[in-house]
Amino acid sequence: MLPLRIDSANGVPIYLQMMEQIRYQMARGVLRPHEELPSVRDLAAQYLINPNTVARAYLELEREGFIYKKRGMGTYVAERDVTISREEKLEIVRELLDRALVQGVELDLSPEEMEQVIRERLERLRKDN
Amino acid sequence: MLPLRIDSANGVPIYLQMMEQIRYQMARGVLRPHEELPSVRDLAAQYLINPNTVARAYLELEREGFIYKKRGMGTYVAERDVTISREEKLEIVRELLDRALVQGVELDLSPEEMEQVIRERLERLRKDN
DNA sequence: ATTACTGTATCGGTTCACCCATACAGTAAT
DNA sequence: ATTACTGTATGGGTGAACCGATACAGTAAT
Repeated sequence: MLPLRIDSANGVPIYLQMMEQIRYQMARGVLRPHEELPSVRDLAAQYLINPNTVARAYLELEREGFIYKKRGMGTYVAERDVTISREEKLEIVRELLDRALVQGVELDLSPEEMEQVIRERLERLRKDN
Repeated sequence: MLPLRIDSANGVPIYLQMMEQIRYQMARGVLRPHEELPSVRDLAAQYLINPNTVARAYLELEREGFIYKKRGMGTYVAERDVTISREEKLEIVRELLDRALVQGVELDLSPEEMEQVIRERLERLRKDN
């Protein structure tokens, strides 16, 4: 039944909301490899949106390697991230991390403050798991 | 003479390019508090863009508290960031930081790897200063 | 008041993102 | 072949971001 929270009046594009939540479900193991996803029409009808919008979410997810499609058959969850190498993952995180750190420097925060904030957030992250 | 590198065919909005570089000059102390900035027309003529585009950059910078304007007189560099409180700064960094950390979790990186990457980037940051 | 400089307001054009309605095309069971 | 489901392609509408041409408005020296 794939539960999604779609808010059309949110400013955040619908297809991005779908992508994020589907990726999340996959990360949590709710969606498992080779499992079939709802058809574009089913999802569209369920959430009162256009089939093309669902198709777009699926298209992007396919490009990112998260799902694969069989034309005329359906859409399926891909194997776990085989497409993204460890180094690529690290690169993604590095980039986001640098943005935060550079921002901190530009805001004139001291290295000690930065480190404290980092610890604080890491701690919070551990508690969530 | 305020040297800027403006690339109109860059995809990045001109006014954002200007804002970023002006903020940078201020952070580096090249532009000092209460110093007068070039008029919107001067900058526009110099970089072959529309005065309104410069005005927009100035407007946004004013809203952010980086500069102030005297109508009919000119535009000036504001005092250093008195408008942004320490807590607000921390909040900005926290948000960016969380984005990086959450991304790391979704990419299935272990806490140890995350911490290692963080140390690596912090180290690199120190060397730059 | 005039002049010559400031920033500002208004309107229009272009481009793009997002979304939809609708029609096209592939697959498989009947 | 028909039916009933898949995903896909095409064209259009809406709104927003961006930028420019042009005219308006404030300031200060002449």
